[in-house]
Amino acid sequence: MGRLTPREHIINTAIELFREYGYHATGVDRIINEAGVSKKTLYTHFRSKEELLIAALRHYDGVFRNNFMRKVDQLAKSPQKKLLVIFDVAQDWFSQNKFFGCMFINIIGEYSKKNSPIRTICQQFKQLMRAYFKELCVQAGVKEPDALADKLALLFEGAVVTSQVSQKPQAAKTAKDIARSLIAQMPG
Amino acid sequence: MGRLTPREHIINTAIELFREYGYHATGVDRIINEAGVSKKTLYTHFRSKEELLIAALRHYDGVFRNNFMRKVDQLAKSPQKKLLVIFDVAQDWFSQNKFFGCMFINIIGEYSKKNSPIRTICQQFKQLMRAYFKELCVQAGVKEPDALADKLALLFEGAVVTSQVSQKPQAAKTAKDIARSLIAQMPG
DNA sequence: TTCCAAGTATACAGATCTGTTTCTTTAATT
DNA sequence: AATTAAAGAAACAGATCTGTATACTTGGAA
Repeated sequence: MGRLTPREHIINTAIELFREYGYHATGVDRIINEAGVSKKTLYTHFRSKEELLIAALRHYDGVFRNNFMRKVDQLAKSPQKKLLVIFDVAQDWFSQNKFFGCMFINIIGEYSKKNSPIRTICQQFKQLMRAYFKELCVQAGVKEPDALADKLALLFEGAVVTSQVSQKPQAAKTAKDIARSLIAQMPG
Repeated sequence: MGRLTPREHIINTAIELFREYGYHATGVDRIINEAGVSKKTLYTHFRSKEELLIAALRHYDGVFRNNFMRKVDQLAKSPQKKLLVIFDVAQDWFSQNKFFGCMFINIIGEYSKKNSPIRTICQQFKQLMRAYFKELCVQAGVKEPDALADKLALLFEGAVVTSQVSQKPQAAKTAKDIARSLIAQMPG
């Protein structure tokens, strides 16, 4: 793979800033300064700041989930173990010095408007994470994969937010303990 | 109780707007228009917009927790039942037409700076909710109240965020199911 | 070498933001 | 009724925001 295109470079910088400071508090001037790019370049690649946000969210959606699934695969081989390992991967994430919670949750907190494309992207991200959890459930032979996927997704959200607010990555462990209880208690 | 003081009135308006649109997207002009108050009045009662946010967070903290605890008391008499009823109260909250998630979570998403007073207030709110859950655990005679309080608090966060993003209040029911499992599985 | 596309640098427009100031009006108290 | 504290109205200052326009530079391909 060669160098990043200007478009990708701007998107990466925007992701970094939006994650740390949010959307409204991050000015276009700061993005172009941090990216080392002229304002004209930004506006030839993106019609507006909001479209840059949309592109950033879409890109981050793919990057995050790919990374996440890859790490899960590295840490666990059997589907059964993967169901719990997702919380170990989460804990690694929470432990990064630049952890600011889930970008999609933070952005949706700034965009309450019901039918905005931004909301939709954030919702889709969560749906795709849940779909991934369900797939793991199916592969693990869980009787009611939808029910467990809902619970795992909720535990995951709870761990993210708890860790973000309390600044304690071990919230992931709490979620993992709960998940273990649920799985142990399952019929079959 | 008489009329609201201007200060209280401004705070209430600010809470309403900050909850729906967040902090940075809400201008001072909008706050004074919505409150029907002059700009001078706002700035005689609050040194800055940020200090208004702090006052709003502090006020909402008390109002929210009082309301929450009162509703729990209304819906359940025994401490054991209260441990599950918290999720029924949560579901009522999620079902309001003007539900925009937890204000403290949303605001913290806009204020990543580690030692800001705003972060502290949001953290304290979460700590106080957890302390309330622990108190319920103690009253219910739970063996390890701290452990269960951590789990209930995490489930609560997960329900809030899941409901906010998916727009489905029934996330509260998912959290309640998990809590029921945990309690049923407890020793003693 | 010439040409052209793409980027940089920078100034600018117009809107909006926070916060101040001035002047007027209202309402309660003495 | 006279006084005074507080609020309203509105202009203003200065900064910052998004987005555009202009002029200059550079690097690669014909």
